Amino acid sequence: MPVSKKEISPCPLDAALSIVDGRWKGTILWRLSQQPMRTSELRRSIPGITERMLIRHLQDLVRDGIIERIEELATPTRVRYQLTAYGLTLAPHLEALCAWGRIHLERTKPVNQK
Amino acid sequence: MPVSKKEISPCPLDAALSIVDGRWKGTILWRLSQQPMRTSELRRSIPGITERMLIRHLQDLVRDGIIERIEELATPTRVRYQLTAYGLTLAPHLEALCAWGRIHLERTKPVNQK
DNA sequence: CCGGATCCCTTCTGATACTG
DNA sequence: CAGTATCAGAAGGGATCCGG
Repeated sequence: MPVSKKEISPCPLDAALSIVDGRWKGTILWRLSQQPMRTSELRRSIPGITERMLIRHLQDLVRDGIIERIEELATPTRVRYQLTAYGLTLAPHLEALCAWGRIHLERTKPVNQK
Repeated sequence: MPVSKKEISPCPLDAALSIVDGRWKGTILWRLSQQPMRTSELRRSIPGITERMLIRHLQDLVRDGIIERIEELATPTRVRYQLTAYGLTLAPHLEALCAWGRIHLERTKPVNQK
């Protein structure tokens, strides 16, 4: 039987990484860690993402307990997504990685284009 | 043109995550952050990994400057992999994520099996 | 506005055999 | 032991149309 998908590894690092595994999850969490946002706001703030992937990733994160879906009663359905208390325990680590990533981008981009 | 692969996102978090993107990279870095290891040692210490993926991921990490390949002169080729100085700047963050992952595993496993 | 359902192509991975 | 080459299957992701 193949190791289908992101099966739980004995390595806790993989367990953590599996949470943010997905083309846009990093960006989504980045946004949501700054402030709660509505679905359409998220979509607009992430150029290039398709509706399909946005929803899919949001559902994954909800399932994993990192974010929660708040349905505001209104004429056209309005939904807000925000970090859960649990998600807030993860956020600082992502923020640290984010800071490292900034340095990494500096380090790799100097090959300057244009 | 599709957003092929892990194209650099404006989001630095994604930039960092792209480094550890790959089925076994988390585990590999986990091992190597504990101690330098030879290729065959790594393979043996990671059940389920294929030679192909091990080499592939190692090469990715070398290319990204996270680990380095040290060739020890010997009869049968002996190679050792270890974190670079740059890789050491990333390690602490991965370790933090790892700690979080441990908690996460505790949180999700209680569904107990067996 | 929010989300589901298809179709399809690309990439990732696993299995295996082979070279130095 | 370290690494390459090829093949095939599985998963991820994009485009698009449909419905509440």
